[in-house]
Amino acid sequence: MVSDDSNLHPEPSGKMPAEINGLRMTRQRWETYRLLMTQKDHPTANDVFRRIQKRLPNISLATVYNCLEALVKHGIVRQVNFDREPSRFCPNLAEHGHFHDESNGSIHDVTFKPGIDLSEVLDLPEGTVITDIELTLRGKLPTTKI
Amino acid sequence: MVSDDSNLHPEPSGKMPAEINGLRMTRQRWETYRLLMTQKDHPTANDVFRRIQKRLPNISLATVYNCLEALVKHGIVRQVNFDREPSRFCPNLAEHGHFHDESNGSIHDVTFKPGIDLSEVLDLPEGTVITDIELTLRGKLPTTKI
DNA sequence: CGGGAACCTAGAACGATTCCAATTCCTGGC
DNA sequence: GCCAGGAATTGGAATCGTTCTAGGTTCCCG
Repeated sequence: MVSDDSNLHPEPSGKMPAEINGLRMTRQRWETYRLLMTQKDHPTANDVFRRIQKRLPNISLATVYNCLEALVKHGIVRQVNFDREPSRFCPNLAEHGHFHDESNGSIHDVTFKPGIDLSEVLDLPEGTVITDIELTLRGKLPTTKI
Repeated sequence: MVSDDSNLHPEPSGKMPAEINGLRMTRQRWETYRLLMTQKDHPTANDVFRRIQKRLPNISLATVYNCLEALVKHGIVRQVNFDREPSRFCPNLAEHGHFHDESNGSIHDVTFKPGIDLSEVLDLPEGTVITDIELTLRGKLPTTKI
């Protein structure tokens, strides 16, 4: 039996599934998804647009925005914002933050130490419902990985 | 002797100081600062612009942006971004996050429980330098405070 | 196979922010 | 106090990521 997880993250090199997570797949959505799964460097919509043209020369920027929005809305990818910079997109759905290395502009996922529940270290009134957490760090990694 | 703190946060109802935190005060900067200190509801640049016109009818939006940028650059106020919404400004310099109440659009400061150091719960390589942390929550507060 | 809905596309529109050139304001030295 | 030079302010134009719109295409289901 196919697990929910394999439904959510089908092999991006395989055949296009009829849908992912309730979102009907189209050629454009599938290529957008594939690209994000393959190139996890947090590309912007424009990055996606430029890169995807190798496979879909006629795709429009508006479609890339539409596809990204659809994928985000269905919880297939995440949209990440740094200040007022262009939004970036990330296929890592696990709870994590983002570290912006100022020495080279690269972005890295940051996870919490095991056993840490972020909502437990915050001073919030009892009964608060958290639907989304966004954590952004800025600084320098020790020796910039090559 | 005047402490650094009183220099950093002069009484917004008092006389305009020559400078704050190394930033030379001007009428426009002072009124911008006063407004943020008085109305801590995280206004946008446009909010500041509209509200400040009661005191400075001839101020321009560009000046508001300039003043806010100067105040931010000198560490006098903080700039806070939610997704791609207009930037908001906040005079609370203590380490804190922001909770965006989706039921009414209001924004509340969120502090960490005492003794918690956020950088200690994160899984970062040894030697990482963190220059800035931004934490944004979204959800609903239990009973919306009146 | 036909009709309606969902999608895609290109280009116009939008909105927050920044840039620009011209004017005004300060400040320090006389 | 007065003047020159630099800093700030101003209004409007420009920028740029994103969204909207209108028309054409594709897909699905009967």
